[in-house]
Amino acid sequence: MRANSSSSEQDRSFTERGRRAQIVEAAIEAIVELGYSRASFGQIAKRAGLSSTGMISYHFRNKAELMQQVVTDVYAAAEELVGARIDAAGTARDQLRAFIESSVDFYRTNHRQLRAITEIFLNERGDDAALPHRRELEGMRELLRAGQRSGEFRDFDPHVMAVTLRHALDGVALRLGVEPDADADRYARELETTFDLATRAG
Amino acid sequence: MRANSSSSEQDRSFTERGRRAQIVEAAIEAIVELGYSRASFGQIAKRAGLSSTGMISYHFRNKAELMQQVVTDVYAAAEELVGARIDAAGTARDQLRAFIESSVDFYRTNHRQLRAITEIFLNERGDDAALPHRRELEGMRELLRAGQRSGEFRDFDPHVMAVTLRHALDGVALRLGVEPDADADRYARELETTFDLATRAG
Amino acid sequence: MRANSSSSEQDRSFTERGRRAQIVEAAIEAIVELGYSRASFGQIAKRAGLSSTGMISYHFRNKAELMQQVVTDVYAAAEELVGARIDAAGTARDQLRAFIESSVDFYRTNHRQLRAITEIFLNERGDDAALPHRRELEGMRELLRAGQRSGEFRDFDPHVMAVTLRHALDGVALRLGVEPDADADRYARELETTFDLATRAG
Amino acid sequence: MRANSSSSEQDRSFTERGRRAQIVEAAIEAIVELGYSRASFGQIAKRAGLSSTGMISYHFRNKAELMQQVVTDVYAAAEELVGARIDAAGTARDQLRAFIESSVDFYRTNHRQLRAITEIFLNERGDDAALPHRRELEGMRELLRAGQRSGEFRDFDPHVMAVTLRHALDGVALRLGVEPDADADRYARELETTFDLATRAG
DNA sequence: GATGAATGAGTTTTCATTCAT
DNA sequence: GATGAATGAAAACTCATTCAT
Repeated sequence: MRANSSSSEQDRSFTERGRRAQIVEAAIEAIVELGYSRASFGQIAKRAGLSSTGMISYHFRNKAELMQQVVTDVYAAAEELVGARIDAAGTARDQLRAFIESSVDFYRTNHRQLRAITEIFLNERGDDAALPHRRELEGMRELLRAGQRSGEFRDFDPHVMAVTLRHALDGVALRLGVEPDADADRYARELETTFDLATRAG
Repeated sequence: MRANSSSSEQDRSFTERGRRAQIVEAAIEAIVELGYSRASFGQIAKRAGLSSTGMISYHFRNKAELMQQVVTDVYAAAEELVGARIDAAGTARDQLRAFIESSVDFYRTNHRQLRAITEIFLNERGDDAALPHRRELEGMRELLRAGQRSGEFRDFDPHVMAVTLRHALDGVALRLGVEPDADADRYARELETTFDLATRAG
Repeated sequence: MRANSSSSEQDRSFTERGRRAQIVEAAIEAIVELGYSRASFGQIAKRAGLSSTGMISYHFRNKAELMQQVVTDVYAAAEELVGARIDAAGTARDQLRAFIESSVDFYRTNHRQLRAITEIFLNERGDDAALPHRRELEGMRELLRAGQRSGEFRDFDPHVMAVTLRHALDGVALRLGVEPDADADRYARELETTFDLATRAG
Repeated sequence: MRANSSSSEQDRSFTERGRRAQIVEAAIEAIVELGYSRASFGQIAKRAGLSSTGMISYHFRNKAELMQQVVTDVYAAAEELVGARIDAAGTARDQLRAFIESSVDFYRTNHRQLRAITEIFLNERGDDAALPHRRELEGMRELLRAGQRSGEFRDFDPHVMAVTLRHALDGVALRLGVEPDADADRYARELETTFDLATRAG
């Protein structure tokens, strides 16, 4: 019998959720240290302090479900922080600034998580994995279009700008992992200025 | 004796280089279609029209060397095109524009190659793989600094801007693979405007 | 202390026997639906409405003991029905007819049970599992020999005839599982005629 | 790269066919000695003198294909012998006799093979595995119907008789495996008499 | 009695690499 | 140069069994 037979998050017990979270964290560690293709159940189990890979299969139906959970968890944490900051901002220009600033804030302590889901996106080809990513791009396009309608932003292509911003931010997260002494604030400030100049009207 | 024992490119015969190029092309196909973690020698051999994986081991010391060759080949082709266009440009501002334009030109027909080396960079952790990437960033920083010294560019952080541009361009390449009808020119134009606005002096 | 430590059937409590019967029934279901090799404790527990395979281990020393119990239970039920019908018959010829008829009667509602023990016999190689099977063959030989002594049956080899009848009946049970609309009476009538013709004296 | 990528039997090289036959033989050994559920690739490799289970996967796409090959090989050998003997017989009665006699002849040296495919039939639930079995039953029904049309056989149900004969013969094969000193001729003679008496017209 | 978590051995399968021909 | 066969390690996943609660 396995614990992963229940499908909904609420159905899971306290300890069960704890174990899953612990395994998700270990998966992130393994991906960041070794790369997706070498992040085997064996490596993940070792980092989770589990004595056998069977324990991972006990908590997750298969490897795809574990990877999906990594993506879900990281997105949930990011949206909680970033969403609140955007909602607190007034104009579209301030919202864009808040989005960049809070994203970099998130990466400051979570660049490993970002690195992990970047690798998962590239390797897990199913549409399920890419869904939150597409939803996020959609949200960014909407924010940019709203600013264009209100006259705050110039007449750029919202899709191209959203893609550009998304990947620029990914780049920051990647850099924060590679450069140990990187100053996150510096990245935030520069990106805010850059995209403010690139988007603002006349 | 095996073909991969010679270390330098010049030492290789014409047919030897042809075979290696053919395998490199097949490796790119496999990575793009299946993802790095599923791009096995078997899949690569199939795409190269070889009936045995032994042939790959004959031409490359090991899998890492093959992946290294993919990176080297793609960078060489890109630099040939992009370098010439930059050299032909006059001011730093024109050089930046030429860099973006020629990069997107390259991606138009080579986004699969870009996708492949992106996946390789993330998975091959050795410093060797990242070397050309670091060299390219260095070149971009230099171009930006030159524009600041000449007064064409405002006083941004060259490193952050280089990283931002690099990943924005990666995003374009990725998008050209994902969106079948994507208009490369549109991406090029928008990016040129965006980074022109973001970098130019007062 | 665990329930399976007591060796004799009498020692077990009422509820204990109920639980064991419930698990035995679930094991039969699992074997019939999935085949012996895929009838895991997990599948059996699911069909028994248990949320943990531990419960099965609690009631049975090991998997072999559970399978043994399946065989024992099915044989006990079959012998109860078939034995009574044979005892009620007079001549050897009538006994043979009664044996076939009551066997098919049993299969009509219990072909799943028969299918299960057929698979268990083939997979559990220990002598214990085959014991009731050997005892039954012995009984059939005795019935046939008695008919030969009384002059009702011709001079065939009782062992071969018993084996033939036994497997012919197994075939009927298997067919009743495979053919949804099979007519058990038809099988019974044909087999009675067939073995009557095959055994009767001149 | 794997040898099993070619689908047709003719495409395979001489040595490839030899290896496959050797593995099929080892699979039969393993199933007969251990039972289907314990006949793992490890056990089969050991009996085939292979140093790793990878070799089996190299020659067969998966376990199901190996088991299918066992069934195919055994049926092909049996049909070659039995088919020739039936064709050589004249009347339906002689054909039935020839069928039984040649089947037992085949079991004399091949009861292990029969035992193996019996277990495979019970465990591999896919229709593919059962196909040759259904084809054989169909042939037997046709033989019996022809005898009824010609007036040689009485008016029994051909389907029930075919099933009975098929399982009676399976029983012989099983017995020849269990009883080391069993006399195959005795089984053949008794079965011929039994089914002759059971089928012949008034 | 019952549950869920844990364990460790065992399963099939994939893979890079080597080597004889 | 090229092929196919072989090897052995490692992969994901399953399972019977044990045990604390």
